Amino acid sequence: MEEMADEISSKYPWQHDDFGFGEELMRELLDAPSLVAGGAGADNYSSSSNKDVHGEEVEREEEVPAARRRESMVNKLISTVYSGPTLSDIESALSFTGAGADPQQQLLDGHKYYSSSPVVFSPDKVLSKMENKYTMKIKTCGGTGLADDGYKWRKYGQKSIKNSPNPRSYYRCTNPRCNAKKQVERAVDEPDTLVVTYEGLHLHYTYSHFLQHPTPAPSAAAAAAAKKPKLHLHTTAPETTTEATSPTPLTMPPDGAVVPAGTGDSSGDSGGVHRAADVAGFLPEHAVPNCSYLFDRGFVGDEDRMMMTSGGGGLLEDMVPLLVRRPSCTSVTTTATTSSSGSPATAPVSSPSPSTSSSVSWTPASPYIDMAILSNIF
DNA sequence: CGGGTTTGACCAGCGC
DNA sequence: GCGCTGGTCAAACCCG
Repeated sequence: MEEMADEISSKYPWQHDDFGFGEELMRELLDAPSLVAGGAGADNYSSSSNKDVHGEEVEREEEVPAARRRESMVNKLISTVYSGPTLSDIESALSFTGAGADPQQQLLDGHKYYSSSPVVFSPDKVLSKMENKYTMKIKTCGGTGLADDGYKWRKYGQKSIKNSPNPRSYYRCTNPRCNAKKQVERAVDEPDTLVVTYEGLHLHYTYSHFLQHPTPAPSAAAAAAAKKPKLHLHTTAPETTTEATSPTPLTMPPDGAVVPAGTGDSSGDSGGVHRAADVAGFLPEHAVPNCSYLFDRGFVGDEDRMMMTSGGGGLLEDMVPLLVRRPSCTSVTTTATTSSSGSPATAPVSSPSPSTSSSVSWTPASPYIDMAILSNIF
């Protein structure tokens, strides 16, 4: 087990160095394989909230059963890596009924979405809460590659910015149901650094998800994946082996329609924080070029991954664009701003189309997640 | 022919 | 009110 930990540490030093995972935590996780192996243990994760992440409530070892403690660690692990919006946000946004009259309070509660008491759905109110911006500085490996974050973007504008030699490109998610946008520009002082500002949430699957699950059925998603070589099916990550695709059918319409996590999760998880199993099951290590994921097989076995895949619904991956995925040649830093604070980028870049970058390279140099993102969301 | 990109025009917000 | 700036629109164009 120790060897495994060392192996992972050497393979993914960023996982604990840059995300703040203590080596102890990592080893503890590795010592608890049943923890991430789905099943009854994994089902308990829904009881924990993201608030654990903020360290507001630290359970003391001697008082907590081992399983509970590991659960807490995994939640911490997940939340440390992923600081973006959660399934709770999406569920709240998608729910037409809810508990209580205040949707925002529902967001805060994070769990009560399907109460018997109907509430008028106020998408504007809920969605406005998610109109957060967060900026990522992506250090490329030189060249013109731009990160493929698993989504398909359509460029709708380009603007030269004052006092900047590089124009800013504006992209919008191609999914008509999705209002996610991003701005890409190149840093002036760092020509190989892209400043990507994300705005809005994706309410659909990533293409990488479909690539990971090429179902035999002639779904639109599979067709799209087949027709879109730009999505980069190549797997160049040296340390990872391309795993056979899971036979698990998609739980979501191939047209990208939203499936509330609560309805798609056969495990009975009613929401709240995402289980480690969910994350691992939907983070294909080859879906994005040169990217592997935090929850590699070092954490989760193949059999377990399949179990998780069937239970997670895949929405989480959709919600975790770049933050969880490990770039292989880029340093990613993230800062969050509110939708009103704006001015995320200090420097521009002429950006090649994200959908056409053929060999994105990411470096695990020093990715970190700014917890301000969470504070802006919750 | 469909989908994506380019690019000039248009619009809104903000400071003076 | 005016000008500047950033963000978006939409027609033209490109490409597979």
